Amino acid sequence: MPITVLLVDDEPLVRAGLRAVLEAQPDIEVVGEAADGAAVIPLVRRLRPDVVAMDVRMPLMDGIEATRAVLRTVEDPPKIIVVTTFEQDEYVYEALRVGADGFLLKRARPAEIVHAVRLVAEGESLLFPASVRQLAAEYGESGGNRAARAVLDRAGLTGREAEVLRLMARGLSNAEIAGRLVVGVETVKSHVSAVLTKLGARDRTQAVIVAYESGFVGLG
Amino acid sequence: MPITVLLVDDEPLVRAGLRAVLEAQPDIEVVGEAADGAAVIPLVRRLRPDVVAMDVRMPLMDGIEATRAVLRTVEDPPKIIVVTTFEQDEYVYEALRVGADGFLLKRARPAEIVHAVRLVAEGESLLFPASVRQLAAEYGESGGNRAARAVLDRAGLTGREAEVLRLMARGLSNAEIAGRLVVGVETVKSHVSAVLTKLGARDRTQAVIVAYESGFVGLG
DNA sequence: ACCGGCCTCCCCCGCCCGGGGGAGACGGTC
DNA sequence: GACCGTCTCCCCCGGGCGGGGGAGGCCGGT
Repeated sequence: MPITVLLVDDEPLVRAGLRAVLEAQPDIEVVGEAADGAAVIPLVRRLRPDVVAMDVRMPLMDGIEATRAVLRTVEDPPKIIVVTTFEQDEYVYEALRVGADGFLLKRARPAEIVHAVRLVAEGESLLFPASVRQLAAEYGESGGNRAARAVLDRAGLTGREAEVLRLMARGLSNAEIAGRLVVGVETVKSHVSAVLTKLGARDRTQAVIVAYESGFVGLG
Repeated sequence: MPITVLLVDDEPLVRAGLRAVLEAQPDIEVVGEAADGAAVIPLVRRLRPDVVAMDVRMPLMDGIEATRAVLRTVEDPPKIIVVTTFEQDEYVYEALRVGADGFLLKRARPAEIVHAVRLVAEGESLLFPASVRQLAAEYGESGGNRAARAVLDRAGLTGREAEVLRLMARGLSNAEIAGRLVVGVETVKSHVSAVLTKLGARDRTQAVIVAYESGFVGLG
């Protein structure tokens, strides 16, 4: 039984491209298309796709709102991949925050697109593909701090949360972080929870992975 | 009250160098020296240092054996930093495996040495400093696989354990890894435990950090 | 003066994680 | 055949982790 996909994008050309790429795969089937987020919910209810490839920027209801709406109102919701053109992806972390399972660049190679669909269909999240790293690289590999700050800005981490994330990425436990920052463990737990939510991570391990992949912490 | 340090190295020159560097710090005090691992245990019992800086290569009893002996026979044992010249550090992971709290290159800059002593004295482990990365880099940055394999060989991970570590470094839970490898969760837990022990990591987060820092998993 | 963001701490609770042990099956080695 | 390493699964158990809420204080902006 193939992986069923619903395409949501206001540009017919993009939909056609995605369809061509995905339908070339024997195990993937495009079961529907929508031109705006507002049309997504009834379609999801009717078609019950495994995966929704959702554009972020659409006229009536954007991908963020649509993602949130689907996840809130549909039970046993599909996996949602947010598709972005990357130049205007202030929405990337927004999307992860509202519960998207991954994101994808429109300029991605076909093999990557197929790969992404299969991965999220398997239930694995795609939180940190090339996109985030490119985001970091965009700000110049020399300005590591600037890049990290850029990533941070998107995630909306506060100063304290960023500090906690750095210590998490050094392998410290909540108690150790509390000791280091001279605050209570409960406080650290609050910050950690905030970090996990904002990064779209399920646990501290995933958060640390995001920290590395985004260049927030480096290999220096 | 200052951090007390015991130096263990067969070369008087190295001991003198370490002493000079450490004693220059107001909060660090060198309380003793030994020329061989065999002399360490009584000294530790008598002096009760906070930190032992232990050379790996020594005539009668090497640093690995001495580390193991101290940690097994002394109660409330000191933190142990293994000092290596790096060319012959097949012992690095050996050391971490028997319970050392960190390692240090003899060629490290004074500030780094001081930093390392303070860190382990604070109870933080220094599992993945420059050493491991240099180890990886030594094998050529082009041959990423070769480098990863080299690190792995030192850690002594089996094929299955390496596989599990890779999945851990992608943020998967034990249950998800079990599903992926089509084995029981109990099996995965066994492998994870083995990985943690061999890498000297306390939890999966630290293991993933080691994986990144060693180049075992990359930022590609 | 009010509001909102941030930091701080608190409660309860379920669960995954990791340690400690043990054990059987297989394959290769000596 | 005996041995060892690997992979597989099992038990018990404590503790850290993370979710869900709530709440108070501080500061800066309106």
